[in-house]
Amino acid sequence: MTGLKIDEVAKQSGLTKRTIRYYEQIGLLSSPPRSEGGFRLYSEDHVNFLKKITNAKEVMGFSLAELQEFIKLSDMLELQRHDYRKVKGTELQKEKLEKVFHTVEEQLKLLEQKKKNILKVESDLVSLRDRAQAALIRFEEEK
Amino acid sequence: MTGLKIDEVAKQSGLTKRTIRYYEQIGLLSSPPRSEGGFRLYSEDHVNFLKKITNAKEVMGFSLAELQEFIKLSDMLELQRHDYRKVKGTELQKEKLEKVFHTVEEQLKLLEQKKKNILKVESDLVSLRDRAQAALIRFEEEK
DNA sequence: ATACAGGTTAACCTTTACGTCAACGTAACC
DNA sequence: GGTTACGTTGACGTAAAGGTTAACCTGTAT
Repeated sequence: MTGLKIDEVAKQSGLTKRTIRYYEQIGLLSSPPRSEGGFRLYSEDHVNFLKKITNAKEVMGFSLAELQEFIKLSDMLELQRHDYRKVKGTELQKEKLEKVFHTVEEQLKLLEQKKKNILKVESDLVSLRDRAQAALIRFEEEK
Repeated sequence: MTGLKIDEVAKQSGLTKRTIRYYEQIGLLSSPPRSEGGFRLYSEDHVNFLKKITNAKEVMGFSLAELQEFIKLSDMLELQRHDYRKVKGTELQKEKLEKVFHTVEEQLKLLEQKKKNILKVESDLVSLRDRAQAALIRFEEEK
C-alpha cells in the first residue's frame, strides 16, 4: 500500500512517466514492487537514484548504456564489500577491479578537462553578453 | 592551392569527414572555397570554429540547431559593431537584442548550476574509485 | 599511364531515447 | 454504480546526428 505512484515519481524526478518505465524496461532502474492491481510502487530511493543518474547523464554526457555500466560496477563493489567470499578464488575479478579503477580515474580526468571547457564556453558567453549590452547602449544613445 | 583538405581538418578537429560535410550541409559551418577539381579547402579558422562549437556542444548539451542560433546571434552582433547603419531604423532589433541578452544570462546561470552538478558527480566518482581501491587492497591482503 | 589514396554527391540505413496512440484495467469520488 | 483520473502493456512513430555504400572524380607517386 505504501510507496509512490509513477506520477509522483515523475514530478519529483523531472522525468516523464514514459521515461521512467523505459528506464525500467532497459534494466537501468530496478523494478519496483507492485500493488494488488499492478501499479508500480516506488520508494524514495528510486527517486534519488533517478535524480542521480539524470545528473550524471547530463554532466558526463553518458549514454544510458554507459550509465548502466557504471551502475553495474558500483553495485558489484557494494556487493563485495558486504560479502567477502564472493571475491575469493576468482582471480579474474582482480583484473576487472583494476580496469574499473582505471576507467574511473579516466573519467575523473575527463571531469577536470570538462571544468576547463566550461570556463572557455563561459568566457565566450560573457563576451557575447557584453557585446549585446554594448549594442543596446548604442541604441539608447542614438534614440 | 592553399588550404587544408577535409581529412586533415577531420584529424585536427576530431570530427569525421561525414560530420564536417554534414555541418556544412545544415549551414552550421560556412562552405569553404573549392579547388579546381572541387575539393574543399579549409582554413585554420574553420578548424578553430569546429573545435569551438564541438566544445560548446558538449559542455552545454546544445543541439546543432541551438548552436546555429547562437552563432547567428554572435554574427549579427559582430556585423552591427562594424556597420552601425544596419541597426538604425529597425526598432524591432532592440527587442531582439534584449532577448539575446536575456538568453545568454540564462545560459550563464545554467553554467553555474552545471559546475555544481559536476562537483556532485565528481564526488560520486571519487567514492567509486575509493571503493575499488579498497577492494583491491583486500585482494592483496588475502593473497 | 596506371595505380591508388583520398575527394565528391546522393541515397539510404541506423541508433538512441524517448513520444504517442490504442485498448484496457484500477482506484477514487460523488 | 457510473464517471473520471490514473495505471498497464504493446506497437508504432520520430527527430537528431551522423554511418554506410555506391558510383564517380582528382591528384600524386611510381
